[in-house]
Amino acid sequence: MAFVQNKPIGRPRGFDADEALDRAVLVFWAQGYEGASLDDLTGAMGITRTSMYRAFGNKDELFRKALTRYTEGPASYVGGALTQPTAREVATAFLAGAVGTGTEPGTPGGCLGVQGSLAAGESGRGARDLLAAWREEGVAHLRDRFRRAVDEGDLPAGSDPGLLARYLMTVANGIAVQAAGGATRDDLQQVAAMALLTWPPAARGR
Amino acid sequence: MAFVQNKPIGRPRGFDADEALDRAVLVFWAQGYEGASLDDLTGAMGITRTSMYRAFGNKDELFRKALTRYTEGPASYVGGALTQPTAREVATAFLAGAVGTGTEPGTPGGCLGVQGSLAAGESGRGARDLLAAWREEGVAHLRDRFRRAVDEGDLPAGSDPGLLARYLMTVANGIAVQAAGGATRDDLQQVAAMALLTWPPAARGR
DNA sequence: TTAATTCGGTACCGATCGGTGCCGAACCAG
DNA sequence: CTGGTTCGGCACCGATCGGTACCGAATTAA
Repeated sequence: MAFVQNKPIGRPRGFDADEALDRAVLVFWAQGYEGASLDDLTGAMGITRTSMYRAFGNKDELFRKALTRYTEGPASYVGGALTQPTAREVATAFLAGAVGTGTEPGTPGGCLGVQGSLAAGESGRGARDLLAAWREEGVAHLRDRFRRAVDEGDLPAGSDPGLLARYLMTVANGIAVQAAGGATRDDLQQVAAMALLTWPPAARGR
Repeated sequence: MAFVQNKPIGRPRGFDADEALDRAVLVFWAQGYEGASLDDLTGAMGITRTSMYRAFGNKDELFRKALTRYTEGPASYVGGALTQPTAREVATAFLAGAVGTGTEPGTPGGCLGVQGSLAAGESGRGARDLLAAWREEGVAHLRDRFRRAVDEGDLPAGSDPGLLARYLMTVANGIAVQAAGGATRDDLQQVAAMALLTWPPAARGR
């Protein structure tokens, strides 16, 4: 959009871009990148193809923006978990969030970052790689947080922050697959609790 | 195919159907149901569209047969794990198999049963539901095996076979997602080992 | 040989894919 | 008002989708 003195010129947009993006998130979440056609997307967003292209660029960019919106919305539990005071609470909140968002009524089961695109043909490679990087970024954030926990004595000195991070992400991804397949929230909460039984005790009795 | 006195009549097939199916498995595994086009499939199988339709029916049936072949081939570790003498060995073999097959060089990373179709548009619903059922079947087999383990005193009397089964499948699915994203075999072996730390001790000191 | 059957290749089907050209409508600055 | 800009709707693009009609080639039974 072009601006003159911080004010947009030309005909104003006839729809709320954020609201439309939220609808797109749900479609990508439920049907994956390749499985979501432009007709599916624009139909759910309530706008025409032309409006979508003007506002979001193309399907790839729409997916990127949808993933960002998903990260700030349904997947905000990740950022929330990272701010917990202890490593154990980080881990507990992370898995609880994965179960909660993955089995939230009214939204697709599972996680957009997993089922959005795991395997894809030529046209979906970009989305697939984007999501793989997204998951790795999550692992990196957890790992950094657990490094700090080791430094603070919140985790035993011998702990492997990278392993703990990948372990949690692996369980969370498995929870997403299970949720996409229809596993119940109760079942997955029990699974999450079981996965946390191995969590190392606090080093300094915290 | 029509037969007369146990012998096929008409022109004989010019390719090995099992070999072609193996190639199709690799394509579905790497690209998913919707991401694998008929040109991709027949190109890899080395046959024409017509031959594929004649030998396998259509894309859906080809996928079904590919899944069966995958179950008997790369995923045969599941059946192998179920025959282990103790519940702990079942669990260990199951996760080791998930890591091994998911990170086997020369084959796509991850698991066909997971990435073949987690989320899909209209045309991929059949494949998605088929795979969800396939995974649930795996859970059921594990659960039955662990029920027996409880009966045999191989697991503590208070154990929940259903929870143990879903826990293992969840971790295995997470391993598949991680492998599809490029996680290394070493990393995932450590994750699998960590997941097994929670495994209940044998009830009668086995 | 003749009849019956299946195989495999070509060429095609209608439908859908992601993406775009065009043009009137709606807004701004002057 | 005029000129400039963006928006949104329609119609359309070439490419690809899964699937098939047709026909000669290859085989068996008789």
